[in-house]
Amino acid sequence: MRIESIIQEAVLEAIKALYDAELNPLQVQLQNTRKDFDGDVTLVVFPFLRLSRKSPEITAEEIGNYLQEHVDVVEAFNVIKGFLNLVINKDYWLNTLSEVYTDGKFGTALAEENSELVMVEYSSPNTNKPLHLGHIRNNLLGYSIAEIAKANGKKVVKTNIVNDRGIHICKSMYAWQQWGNGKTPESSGMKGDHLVGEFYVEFDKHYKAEIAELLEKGLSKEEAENKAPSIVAARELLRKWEAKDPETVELWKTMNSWVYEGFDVTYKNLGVDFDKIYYESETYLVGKEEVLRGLAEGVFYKKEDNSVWADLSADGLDQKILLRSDGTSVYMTQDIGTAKMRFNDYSIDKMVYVVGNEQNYHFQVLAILLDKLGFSWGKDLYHFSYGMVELPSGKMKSREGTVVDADDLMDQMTEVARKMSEELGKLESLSGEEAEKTFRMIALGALKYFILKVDPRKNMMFNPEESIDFNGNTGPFIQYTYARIQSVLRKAADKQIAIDSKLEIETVSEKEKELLKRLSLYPAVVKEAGENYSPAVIANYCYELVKEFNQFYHDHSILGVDDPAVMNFRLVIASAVGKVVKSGMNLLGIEMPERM
RNA sequence: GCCCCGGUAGCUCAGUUGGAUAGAGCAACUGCCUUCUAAGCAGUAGGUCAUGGGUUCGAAUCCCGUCCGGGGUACCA
Repeated sequence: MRIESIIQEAVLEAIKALYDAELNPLQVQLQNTRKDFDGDVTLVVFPFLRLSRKSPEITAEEIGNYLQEHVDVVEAFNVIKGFLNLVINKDYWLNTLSEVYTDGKFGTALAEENSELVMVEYSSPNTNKPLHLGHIRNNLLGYSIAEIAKANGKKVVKTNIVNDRGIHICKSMYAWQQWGNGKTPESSGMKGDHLVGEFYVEFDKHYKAEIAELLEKGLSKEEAENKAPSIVAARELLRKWEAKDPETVELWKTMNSWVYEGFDVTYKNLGVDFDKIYYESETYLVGKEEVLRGLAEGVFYKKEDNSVWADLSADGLDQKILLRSDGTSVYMTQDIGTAKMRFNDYSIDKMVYVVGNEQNYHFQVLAILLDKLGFSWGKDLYHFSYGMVELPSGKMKSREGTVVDADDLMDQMTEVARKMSEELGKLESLSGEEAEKTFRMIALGALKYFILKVDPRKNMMFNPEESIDFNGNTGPFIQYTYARIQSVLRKAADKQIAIDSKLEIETVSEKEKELLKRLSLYPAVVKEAGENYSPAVIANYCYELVKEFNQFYHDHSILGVDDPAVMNFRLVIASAVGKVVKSGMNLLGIEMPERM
């Protein structure tokens, strides 16, 4: 049982016994005792003054006496102003450590038959260009919150909605037809998604030139944008596609297949995966049907130009378009269709959409629309809204090529990891293949940790130069400490030193107790991360834990201790720290190397 | 205009349901490799928590105003 729960219960008892009052458990405010005071857990007594009608000091004294007398684990206490510092006895901390060491799944739960089913949608790429840094944040967050949900005992389905149709892909198709000369991934040696992305940029270049030309001829900006030959041709392709023109559909299939091959490589390198993939080309018609049903049922209305709308003014929002005047579907239409298909396929209890915060309004509307269409789960959808990734040079614009490409970034970071390792003379004992794997692990650890350690809701700054940092509060620092722990454990095994979970030790130093306290916090951290959908909570916890261990590690020798009980105790700490950190980093999708 | 989010050290970020003297890392400066991995450790310096008010025993945290930044805002996704 966690110390907070024990004390909380006891305080409720104490208040009843001393002041004959019933208390809401939430009024019991406990916190870690500050390092400069004696004690482990601190109770704030200010809220009780009304009940005791005594000074803070006397109230704290009375409660302290009661707790010391009635609670086994409370060994002593002291009072400073309105703060009651409780000293918890050694046995409690040793028992906790044993538990961490023995319990292979400490802090994480397994899904059971009746567990809640959570579906997490993330990634959701367009098929006209490769993945970039913004997608990386999305993918890492999506993967991580899915893993965290699992660790909290939820059943999880990871899903991806691929936006495989629409004007954007037609632009790439048109450019390929015009200027591609039959180029393929095989003939060019390019990754499929990069090749298609190149044509998307190519399209935009021509399109812009055409607009400029038309503007010179005296057309208005709007006219020019609508009458440029390229865009007209792309629209024609979209029309043909919707009319199922065989040649167009064939080209669409071919180019999309190139992109998927490329995406598969990127996903694999990034270490993310999906249980079920939906394609917009298969869901948008379902969405259209639903909108028409809503129209027939009078939930939506039609304007004179035949466009279909929802009136959300009763919900404090505006009018929202659902079908264009030409009958084609918009973004919202397909999301309605996808949602319907998903809830038909799975018995979903909670739907989580990992999508950037520029779409907050979209998901607010989607929830209301689904509700209006009679889907009971509509109101409960959760939009996991994360902030944008900014660069020192400003914003990323895919059309202008000012993006940080996902594949390039991973490769570059691997290069830096390799160079750094060589300079430091690390990993020389490993084979080329093993070393290569480790470089990749370190590079991705750095990238993932850098992105996941910040609060997902906030915009974050990504400086490519500074982010490739392997010192300080970084993934590699945590991996490094882990590798050293494994090294110590290997050496212990070599020396035939057995590790015993039974701890018989006279005294526990302050530093060691700090570590034990922090270890015992892990289950609460996993829970908090799950409730707040925040991988950052786990990242920062792991850093603190590892940092504290490092300090301990420098001040104390583990293997060079004469007293076997002390050596065993330290080995158990090292092993427990290793386990917890590995578990935590796993929830972030970060692998831990055995040596580095 | 209206709506949403943010502002903490030079930079990047933490900061527990309001609690004691606001914390890390980077960058700068100083020490420490005959001792389990120096991708490390110890130390110095760096703050009007954007700003003005309010709530109370107590505010970076809650409420209101102002300034600055980002996003959204009816036929892009």
